[in-house]
Amino acid sequence: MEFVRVVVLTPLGPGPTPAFDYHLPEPLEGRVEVGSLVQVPFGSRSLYGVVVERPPAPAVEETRPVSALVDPRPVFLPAQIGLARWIAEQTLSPLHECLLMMLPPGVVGLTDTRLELAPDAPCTLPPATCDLRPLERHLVDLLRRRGPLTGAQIDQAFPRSDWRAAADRLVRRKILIRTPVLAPPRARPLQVTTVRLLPGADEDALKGLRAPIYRAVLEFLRAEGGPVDVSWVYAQTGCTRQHLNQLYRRGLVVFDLEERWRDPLEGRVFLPTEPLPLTPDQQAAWDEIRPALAGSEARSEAECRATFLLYGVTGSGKTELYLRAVGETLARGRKAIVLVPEISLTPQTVARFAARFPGRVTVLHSRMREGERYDVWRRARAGLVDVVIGPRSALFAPLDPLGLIIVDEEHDPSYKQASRPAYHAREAALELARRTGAVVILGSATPSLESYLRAGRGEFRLLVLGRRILGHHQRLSDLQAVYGVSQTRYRPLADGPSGARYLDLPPVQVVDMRAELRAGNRSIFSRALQRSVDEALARGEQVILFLNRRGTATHTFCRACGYVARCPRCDVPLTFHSDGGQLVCHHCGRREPMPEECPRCGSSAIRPFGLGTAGLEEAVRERWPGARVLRWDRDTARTAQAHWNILQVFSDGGADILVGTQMIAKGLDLPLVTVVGVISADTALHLPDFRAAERTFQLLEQVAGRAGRGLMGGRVVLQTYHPDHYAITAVEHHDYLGFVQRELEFRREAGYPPYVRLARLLYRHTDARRAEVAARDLGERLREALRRSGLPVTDLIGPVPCFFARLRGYYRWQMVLRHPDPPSFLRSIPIPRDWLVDVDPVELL
DNA sequence: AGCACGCCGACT
DNA sequence: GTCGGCGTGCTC
Repeated sequence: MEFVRVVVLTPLGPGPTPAFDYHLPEPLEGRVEVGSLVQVPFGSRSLYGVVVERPPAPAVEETRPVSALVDPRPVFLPAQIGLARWIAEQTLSPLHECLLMMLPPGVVGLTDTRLELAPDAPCTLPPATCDLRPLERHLVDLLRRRGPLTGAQIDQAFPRSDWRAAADRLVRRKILIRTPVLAPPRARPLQVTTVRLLPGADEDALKGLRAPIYRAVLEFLRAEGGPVDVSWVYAQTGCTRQHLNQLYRRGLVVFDLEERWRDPLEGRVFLPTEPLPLTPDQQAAWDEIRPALAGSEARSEAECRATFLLYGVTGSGKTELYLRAVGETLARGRKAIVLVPEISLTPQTVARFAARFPGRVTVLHSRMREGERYDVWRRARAGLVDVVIGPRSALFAPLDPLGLIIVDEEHDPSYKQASRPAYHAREAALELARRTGAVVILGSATPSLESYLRAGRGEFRLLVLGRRILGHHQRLSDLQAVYGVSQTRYRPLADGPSGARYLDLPPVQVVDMRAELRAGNRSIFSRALQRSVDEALARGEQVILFLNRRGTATHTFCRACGYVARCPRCDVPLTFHSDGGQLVCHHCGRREPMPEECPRCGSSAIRPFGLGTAGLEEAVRERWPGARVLRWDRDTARTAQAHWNILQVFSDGGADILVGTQMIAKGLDLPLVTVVGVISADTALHLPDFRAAERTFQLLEQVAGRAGRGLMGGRVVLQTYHPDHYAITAVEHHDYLGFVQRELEFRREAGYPPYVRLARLLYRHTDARRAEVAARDLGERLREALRRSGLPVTDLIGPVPCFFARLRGYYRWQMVLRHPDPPSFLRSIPIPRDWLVDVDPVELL
């Protein structure tokens, strides 16, 4: 008898997720492996489950049989199950949630219940006097109105309510009937019908058919030679299914059903490219990376050589090294995952990889359609894909054997998932690499303090690309011809044969906006910025203006009484958007009309203050009326296509000034941009978060890197009210190392990461008092646990209301625990399921 | 999560 | 005496 250990994909009690042993019925013997998706009986229900082990003997006396194998091939590689276990442990999440997260949606069907009114239910007719509570009453009414409903439908009807408890009571009293629903997997391969000419088809069979369309169709099929999509035949010949059926009846053609992969890169053409020659800097780094890719066997004794931290200033040629590393990996018969931040999965990035490895690259991200994601995942599982590019979830692409994981912009906070399982893709990548023997390259122009410190400790091998490289002789002279530039800022390269040229990072001019005010300039544009923009426009060059806040204004307030318009659900100031004239909540998206008078005192002196990108755009048009202005933020670009369009227009020279939020900061190569203006460098500097300075530095350095990537050089004007802040001065001098030293010192003294580890415990409830009570309750128990383990109770901060004390109607309380090993400590304390535990949080707001 | 089982108070 | 409230524990 064969046995399998199964993790059922449903919430169970708190604590570590148990696994259950089943035996295989005869028809499934030999067909189920570790990683298989199965359906199993569980109590009175039937559930989906994942086989995580194949024990020689079951842990219990009696086992029940697996009911079905849902997918003939395993949905997880063994290393992925190990990774899921690790994520579950590290994030204190149930294992089934981690497993489910790693699969594209639709592979596992939904498990739900269906509720309906019992036909002979006692006393449910209004105005029944029996003792139904309000919520029970509502539930009964809902079901009477709409008939049987699933849990998901009721969730929609009663969002955020505790209707399940009410349903429980009603089921016990036999007023409702509950039936389990196990939906089949949603995702299915795309089947297309094809038609082909039968060999030896005799056109005499057309006798009696006069329409010339039949001959045209046969002619077309003969020219195509093989099976053709029927839809293509319709489109090319103008025929219909009836025509084809007629031909089929007469024995001239046959139909086939073909499975078709949906491809996110379909229709995109990439001109194949060859590896570029390396600069000496790149060569030195490559000489370290290449041997590590040679084989995992040789690496085990010196593990630090398998993880690289590639610190390369913007434009220093990191991507070329990624491409080389991927190429080397493929040449050795292994596969690669390339992680990029959410926001920078631009066509530019994808194109570089797709052009170098034609037909072997694909992308995977959550904005793709379900069928597309499913197919990419299946193609990867079938071994038909060698390189997957995508944001954090692309890490879970089933590539085997995996030889390389690249984490580009490794400092980027979007690698951390905010909801459960709150995992960090960089850390998960390192763990997956440990389990597969893959090499990891972490790349950044501003490495996270965590990674920098680990490199210093020898955990990672530090590689430095300190100089900006813009191109090679050939490309540069091409560009010179195109743009008519004679003088360049490039320095010829003395120490190498490769023909590369280096360029200085753009000079950064810090402008003290307090001094501007004292000098009588009340504009949002400093004199230095105005001058720079004037000059750039006069020369026909492009300008980027960066402001990290959307909208027209930041807040709306009454000058008579001080009233500030706030979102009733989020308790944050509403942002005025002049397009539509509405107040918008940037947290929940709620919109309301701009009040004409103050709702509190009735004064008409209520109006928007502060500045967002839309307001900046208006100001730019006013100050530079002749310039063509383009705005790029979440309001002007809601879809991937819209992003692409804006980028395309700007890089084709269709606009002079690009106004935008941090979207414009990531990895764009815009050679015509010579001036980058940061309207306010301070927006994130004073948030109550210990990473505020690091965030500010990384973002500004990133933005500054957009300037002067072309032949004309460039400059950055950085407007601030804190010109002496070390994050600002570090950007001024492009001094990453100086910043890191200063910031590490602060972190060490204040007891913050990377010197200690934190865990954030977040509780949310629609009722303010219940949120506070629950928070204080767990707070007491945590303090008690700290006392018992002899740890200082001061290592628990809170419970306190969060900085964003209310979002989307939820009151938010949090605690922050400082502990050398938060997961192991927290595992010893039962934490109610409705808490969000975030180990190593990236933000505490 | 769902569903048994089992123990206490108010009714036919 | 039973029905139905709710707390506890189990699901291979």
